[in-house]
Amino acid sequence: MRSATTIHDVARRAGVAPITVSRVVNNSGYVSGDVRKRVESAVAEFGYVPNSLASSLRSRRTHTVALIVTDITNPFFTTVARGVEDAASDAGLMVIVCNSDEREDKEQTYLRMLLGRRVDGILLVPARGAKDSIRFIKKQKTPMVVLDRPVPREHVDVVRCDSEDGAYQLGRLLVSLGHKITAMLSGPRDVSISVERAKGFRRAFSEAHIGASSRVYHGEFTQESGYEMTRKALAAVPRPTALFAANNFIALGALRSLGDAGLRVPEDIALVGFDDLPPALVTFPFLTVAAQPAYEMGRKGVELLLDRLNGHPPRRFREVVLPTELIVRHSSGTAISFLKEKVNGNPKNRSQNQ
Amino acid sequence: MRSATTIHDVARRAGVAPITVSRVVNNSGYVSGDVRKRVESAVAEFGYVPNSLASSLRSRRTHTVALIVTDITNPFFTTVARGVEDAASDAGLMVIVCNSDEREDKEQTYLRMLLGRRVDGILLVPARGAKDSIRFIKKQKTPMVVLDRPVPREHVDVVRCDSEDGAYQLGRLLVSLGHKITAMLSGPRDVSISVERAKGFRRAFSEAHIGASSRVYHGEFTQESGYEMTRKALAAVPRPTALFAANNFIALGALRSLGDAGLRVPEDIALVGFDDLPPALVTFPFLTVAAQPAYEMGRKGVELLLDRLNGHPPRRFREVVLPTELIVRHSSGTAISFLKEKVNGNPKNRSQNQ
DNA sequence: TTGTACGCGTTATCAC
DNA sequence: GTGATAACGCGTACAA
Repeated sequence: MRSATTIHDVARRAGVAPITVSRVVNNSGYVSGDVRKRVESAVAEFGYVPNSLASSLRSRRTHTVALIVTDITNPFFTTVARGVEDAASDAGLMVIVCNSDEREDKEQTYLRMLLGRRVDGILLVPARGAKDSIRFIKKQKTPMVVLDRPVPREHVDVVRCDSEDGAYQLGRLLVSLGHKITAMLSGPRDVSISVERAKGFRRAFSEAHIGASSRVYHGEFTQESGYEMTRKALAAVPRPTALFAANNFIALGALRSLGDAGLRVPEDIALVGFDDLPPALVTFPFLTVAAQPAYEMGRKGVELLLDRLNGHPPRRFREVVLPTELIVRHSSGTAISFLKEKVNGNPKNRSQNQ
Repeated sequence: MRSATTIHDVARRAGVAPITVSRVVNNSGYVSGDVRKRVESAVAEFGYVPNSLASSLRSRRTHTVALIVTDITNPFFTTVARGVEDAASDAGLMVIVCNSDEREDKEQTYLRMLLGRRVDGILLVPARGAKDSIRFIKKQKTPMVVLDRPVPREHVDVVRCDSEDGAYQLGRLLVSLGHKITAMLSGPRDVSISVERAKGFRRAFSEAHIGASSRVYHGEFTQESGYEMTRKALAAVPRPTALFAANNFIALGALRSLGDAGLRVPEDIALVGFDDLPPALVTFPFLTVAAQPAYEMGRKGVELLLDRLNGHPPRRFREVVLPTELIVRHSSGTAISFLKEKVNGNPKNRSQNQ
């Protein structure tokens, strides 16, 4: 089969020892100009590409980190991945992205693969319960950072958003617009952010001391699930006057469901959600959302990871909580122009977040 | 630093030789039930994860293929990636996805990394001119398949769509709707599909023997570029009555640009494009497009690659050309209901492709 | 400035 | 059925 040229081939051709080739290729140690030239031309001639398997085996460094997300088709995670990619690239690291599909078994399978490949570190968005996976990784002593979702009672670095507060802000917005009957279209029960967001949303209403009712529907973080949950929510009596979608895909499903039900947004019913959609994908920005700094989350995650990779392990585990940004658009309904100024601050900020 | 348990640790604990552990773990060779049990419990006790670097170094197989695309944020390539992922997964292969950003230098950098890691095969969507990269890969004797874009005069397997025909069909549609002045918003000049699509589009008009004019604008395959090209196209005299966007992002940019210019689609100007958007991202399917079977392209690419990986190298290089599907929606304008039946066939097909 | 010896963790090969 | 030995390709430690 394939038998690529090795450092020995190059060494023989250049009339030197393998280690000298290594020094030239890696710019380590002293090599005279003459020898360097001979080696370089031999490298070029053979198209020699060093075998990083061997190198990693020896050096115990793969210069690779892994990112496991729960839905790679979701622009939110795509953006996280870009943040990870950019930060890792700056540090000379390659990134392997895996998609767990919100399933623990797939997550475990990928973890086995990645740990087998001896990746230098792992960034994990845990599917469902996270404990088994976290313990598994820690048992291999591989540095890790959990992204996006809080993991109570586990000793691990975490970078996440303030879901509770983001949901609270959306709730307050709806309160201020006079809504009393609302419904939340949430993700799986056993995913922490589903719970956090429900909590924050409810707090806004309970604080307001208005006899409001908010029903919570649990499903998946998908458009299909959003569609179905919306159908159920609309069947409730009394019908909610506003919906809160726990993520962007649920919101899109809700939007379509409402359209199919002949309801106009926001005239007939208001809709707010979590996670903004990237400008490239949206023709007419319309949804009022609590936007998470996805790109920053990715970057920050790598930052924490690097501290451990480079032998600066902080003694304590850290939890970085990033703020969400409330972006008020049309889907939340009346009094928009007033609220825009009040809640969102400088109008210039808005244009970046269509 | 980290020092994971090795096959020797497990072997010692189980009172056997390392090779026996290997046999148990990999289900290769005969191992008695008794020994197997002892080994398995030792594996569990240590949480032993075999080092695939060492394994690959010895066996010359990484069970990994690489996919390099030009824009991972584009749903088209996300879908291709899923096709690749699924097919590879079926064959017990892992996939590493890299994003060249349509830049040759990034493509080369990733290629070095991947070849260094001795991936078993490479699926490449070539950025710009593809020749250097293809030769580089072939020099390492790594099996490869080119996706999405034809590469003339290179000896390599290719899986792509019939861009020329897809563009031709869109052109014919516009001809049949009476358009004579059109503009094409295309990608970079040096990307083959840009040229192919322009050719097919023009052919539709030249065949019709109507004194039609179609101007071609070259830019990037991005929403921003689509926006700008549309501005330029609208400034032309006489103004085009229909636009053809060479991919989905260009179409979205055009849509926004037209909106900003106060033009309604399709009442004031028609718009057709290449590549459909996934249902999950689109609330109201609206664009008339030539849809490419992205998922199939990914799967088929892996299929060709596997033939070479598994030692069934076909003697000739193959080129698989997949058909595009014309999906007529509102953005192309009048006479839709008639055309839907005629061009798109069974209405049931449409609902899958919102 | 260059080279030798050895080890990283695993498996191919051959022996028992 | 199981084991000993060597080799995969490279880099560290030390020597010259």
